[in-house]
Amino acid sequence: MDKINAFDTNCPMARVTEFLGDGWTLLLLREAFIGTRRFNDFERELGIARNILSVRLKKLVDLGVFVREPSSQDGRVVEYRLSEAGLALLPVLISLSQWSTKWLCSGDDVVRFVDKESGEEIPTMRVTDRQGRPIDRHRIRMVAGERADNTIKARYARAASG
Amino acid sequence: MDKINAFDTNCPMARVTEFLGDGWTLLLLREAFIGTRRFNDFERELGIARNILSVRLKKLVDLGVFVREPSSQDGRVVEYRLSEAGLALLPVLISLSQWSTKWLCSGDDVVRFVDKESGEEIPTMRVTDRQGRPIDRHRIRMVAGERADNTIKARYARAASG
DNA sequence: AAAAAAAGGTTTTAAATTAAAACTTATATA
DNA sequence: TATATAAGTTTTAATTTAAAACCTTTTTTT
Repeated sequence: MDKINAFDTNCPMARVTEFLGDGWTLLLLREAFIGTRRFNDFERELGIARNILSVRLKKLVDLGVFVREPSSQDGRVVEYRLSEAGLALLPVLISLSQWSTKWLCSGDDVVRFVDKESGEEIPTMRVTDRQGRPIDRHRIRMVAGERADNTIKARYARAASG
Repeated sequence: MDKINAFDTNCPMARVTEFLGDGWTLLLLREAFIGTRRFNDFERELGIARNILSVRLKKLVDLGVFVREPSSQDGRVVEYRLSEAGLALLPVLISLSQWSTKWLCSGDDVVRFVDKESGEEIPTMRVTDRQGRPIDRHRIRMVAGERADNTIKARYARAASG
């Protein structure tokens, strides 16, 4: 995989692909949200090879998504827990899960996100304006920001015209 | 990758990993949202190998995310465009991009989503209740749904107790 | 105190996936 | 008719992942 293209440098989607673009990271995140903390538990619950798990956890710690904490109770135990950044992925996990339920799992009620207090299910994630009003898909456009480098700007200019 | 675990069967996150769990699909989706339609354009913009691109596009079409449409103008041309399911991924793309911008790209304003009509930037995606009020992270819980199979239900029971 | 078990890894080898480049087929243009 | 363009496929090499066994440290059991 040798992404020659413009976006490598600082496109957030390219960065996130580097992060999520493998067959395990999303499942590790799911496990972490459920409450899994330990190496052997991740292995057992997912059936991931130990060497791969080792590399993935290192990467997630490096990226700041997980925090690695040796237990103070038991010197053998190490805990991997979600950092602030990791917890901030919840909207991503929920929108992904909702999308997948609808479009890949024919709407089957398999996993649900609920508000602990009210017991109500979290409604479908929607794109809204600042007042919280839903915005139609077709009204949304991706544009280059100020800190985009010239290749990215050129890329969007090309896309907008073409 | 041989996921022995419970979730293989019908967990939406496992299904979505099968879908997004590679180094190109997310970038293909980004390109499609920008407006890229053709085989050679995907190749050129991303630098993806043609054989891999071929396999990925087939998969995306099979999953119903892209639609493959031979051009009626020019018999050589084929267009790949986002289906309804594909367009429905916008909340996922936006929340991912916002997360990545904040946590992987130190907040740099590189890519922005805007409302074409008002010109305003789309605000940060949040998890809300039915009235549109933001819900705190810690109030959210993942639970097994009715259509979860027994292994998944057991998994959540274990997680809830442990 | 010694032996066994538990936890978190690493190492090694085989299998599968991805990359790069050249090749093929069909249609369109000069 | 000859050349160019578009969308793929094929082939071979390089990289990544999987599976199983092994290692090291710390705790528990006898």
